[in-house]
Amino acid sequence: MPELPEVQTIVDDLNRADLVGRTVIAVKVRWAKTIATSSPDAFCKQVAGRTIVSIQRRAKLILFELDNNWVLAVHLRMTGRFQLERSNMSPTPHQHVIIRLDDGRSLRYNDTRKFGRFYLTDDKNNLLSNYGPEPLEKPFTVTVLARRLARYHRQIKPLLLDQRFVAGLGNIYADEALWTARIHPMRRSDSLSEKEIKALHSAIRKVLRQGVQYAGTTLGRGQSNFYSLGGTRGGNANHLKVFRRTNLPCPRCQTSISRIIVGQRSSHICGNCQILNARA
DNA sequence: AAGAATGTTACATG
DNA sequence: ACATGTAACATTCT
Repeated sequence: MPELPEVQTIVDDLNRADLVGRTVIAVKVRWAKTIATSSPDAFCKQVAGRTIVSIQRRAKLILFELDNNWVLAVHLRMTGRFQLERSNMSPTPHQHVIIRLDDGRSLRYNDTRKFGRFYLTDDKNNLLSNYGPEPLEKPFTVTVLARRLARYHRQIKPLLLDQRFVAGLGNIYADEALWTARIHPMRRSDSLSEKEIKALHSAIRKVLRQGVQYAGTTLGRGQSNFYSLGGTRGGNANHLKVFRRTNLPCPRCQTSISRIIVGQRSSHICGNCQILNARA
């Protein structure tokens, strides 16, 4: 659920909440598997006493830089959320990690499905080495995208979801980008024309920027939806063109949007705008 | 009301 | 190299 725009929204909210400069008083881990890099005990001891120096995003990771040059990286996977509450509040059932701060507040990690992971490392480069380019940053040019696409003979949608290829896209924004660029999700990456590559490059950036602009996509009312710090909902759902809009009209040509499976994942397409030609 | 589906990713298997 | 299957888990949808 949280893709680049959602993670960016959370990072922005964490920064607005004045967390940089706070010192950690104590840490409590209530679901051991959340801590991927060590035992919960070791993790708590290593983080206690540290001050947060910066909070940034890379790919779908939230990076808390600590004052000893270690980094706490958090991947929210499907249902991870951060909450900020007064330290005297008792933990709610899905709060798996509680980070008590020096100002009476606690940063709490909430994750109903428990897929999210914390990575504590002093080797940031190694942690990030397998991620592809940041799609909203300068080095991600049309040429770079074209070169990378030509390296593979894979279906374009699973490739876009592969974080080694490009960082930050998930199912929502991949579907939106492919619709915007009028490319069928099963097209082979090395079959795209120059024109299609340009369209895809611009579409990826457009849908992600729009996602950030509207503070992420929140689709329903349920627990397992995207909420930023403080339970804020994202406003991008109203601006989606195809995702979860099966049987509704394509905003471009009014054809009914269909849902197909590509690489085991649901894909939403306009069968008129996104054609799979014989050469693909 | 049981069974299927769910926005992510790592790993295992052809 | 690539596609496919499975598992991690809880909630929501059908």
